[in-house]
Amino acid sequence: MPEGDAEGDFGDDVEARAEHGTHSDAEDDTETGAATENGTPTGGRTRRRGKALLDAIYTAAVEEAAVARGGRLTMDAIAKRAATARSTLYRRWNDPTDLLLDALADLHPVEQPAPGADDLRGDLTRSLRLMCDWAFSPAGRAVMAIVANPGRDSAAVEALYERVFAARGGTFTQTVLRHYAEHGHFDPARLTPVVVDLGEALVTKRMMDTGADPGDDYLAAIVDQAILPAIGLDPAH
Amino acid sequence: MPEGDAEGDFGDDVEARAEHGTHSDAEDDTETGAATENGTPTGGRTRRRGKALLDAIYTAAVEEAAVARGGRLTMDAIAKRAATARSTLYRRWNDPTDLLLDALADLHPVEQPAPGADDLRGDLTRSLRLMCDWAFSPAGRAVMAIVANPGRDSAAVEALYERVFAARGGTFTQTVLRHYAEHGHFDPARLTPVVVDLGEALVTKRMMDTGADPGDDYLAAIVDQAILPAIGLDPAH
DNA sequence: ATTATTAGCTACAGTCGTGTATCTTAAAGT
DNA sequence: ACTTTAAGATACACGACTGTAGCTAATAAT
Repeated sequence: MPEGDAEGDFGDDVEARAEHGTHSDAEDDTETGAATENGTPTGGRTRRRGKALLDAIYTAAVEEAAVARGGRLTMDAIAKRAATARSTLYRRWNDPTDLLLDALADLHPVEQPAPGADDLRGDLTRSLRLMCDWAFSPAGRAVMAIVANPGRDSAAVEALYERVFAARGGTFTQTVLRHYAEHGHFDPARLTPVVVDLGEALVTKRMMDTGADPGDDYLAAIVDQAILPAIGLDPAH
Repeated sequence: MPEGDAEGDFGDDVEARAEHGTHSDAEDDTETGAATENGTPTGGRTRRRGKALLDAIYTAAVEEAAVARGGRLTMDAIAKRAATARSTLYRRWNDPTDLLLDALADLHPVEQPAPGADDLRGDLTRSLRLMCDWAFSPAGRAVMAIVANPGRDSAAVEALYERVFAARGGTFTQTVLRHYAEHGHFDPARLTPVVVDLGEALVTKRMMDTGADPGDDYLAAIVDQAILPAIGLDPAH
């Protein structure tokens, strides 16, 4: 399973930024007139309503889920990170997972690949790059925390797929593959569930093994060594 | 990402068994002379030493890690599941992760594929079946809980790879692929890190998406649609 | 039988997080 | 300006878990 050295871990960068954010608590804002969690100057005031409050809560939930040690998401931690009261959270959500699902649904849509006309290899590589960038975003990390946990709550996972992924129309690479198959570049019968999942599967596994972005060379290797052969366009032939 | 309905979740079966195990606490054993956690009759006694105690603790740690909701592993839960005192755990380990790593190292080795002479496709499929079976074992689940968590402890992951995986020599499919390449079935230059990781990556992702064993048909599809094309033996050609 | 070791039990003080209740008052609407 | 709404602050009781300490006696060795 392990190849190469771990260059860093999923959570290190976000953790550093998150610590900074957590540091500005309500009292500090009141005294110094500093900006709130989401960067909107509030003239020393701490109360927010409507979208500003929701944004702060959603951002906090996703960031907390992305970095929580032991994969544990708590109302208390979200509230602290959002610089808001727990009672405010409990007025709307029963538990942190409900909140996180709302947050993830709100943070959609994710940027989708925009395939061109005549660069299958390039478009595939770019779509994998998009996937990597998303996967290392707080939202991507939060999703991973939900999906990958063996003790996961199956209802939460189902809700995640219905509310967050259903709007997406499949994998990042699927959009590209379907486009080029429809334009006659290869036999559409090749687009099986296995083939559609290839790119993302390899990227996901690589990230789990190394804890780091796979890098553009590895993405290109995925395209050349796995995806293209699987659709009958093996560069080595 | 989602394909098909979730047939079950990672943790449901083990949880049912685990609940039963947890149910026989120390007092019950003392009163009824029932077997202890690991099935060894102790004539109504609760104290164990040496291997019997370690086995109980290791089994409990791995099972607990495999099912913990919210991904949280605690000394208290392990102690309860092992029907032993926390002080016993703290005498040897500082924290539950140290204990879990010792447990996983002890539970090795995992059964390895035994490739034959002339059935590449069958041997690949069987190796993926082995991987699935391991992945759904408590040890496999516990490993997943460590590796897949975005907020993971990088030191723990490194220790896991060094102490548990280093002894394994690569992926389940790698053993088979290397064997057949050495016997001239295909060009060994095809055995890149991407290709070696293909089978396990697809299985891992499938399990994450569905929460269930992928099934033999899907394993066969992985071999036919992804692995064989990647090594230049595309059945569709 | 005696001795050494340590498992298991219990207690303690402390932290973290939960879920709820209540109050003040900032923010928004009229 | 006045009214309504609900955000934020605070308190409470409780459970889970932590890490430690001390004691009894079961287990293993001699």
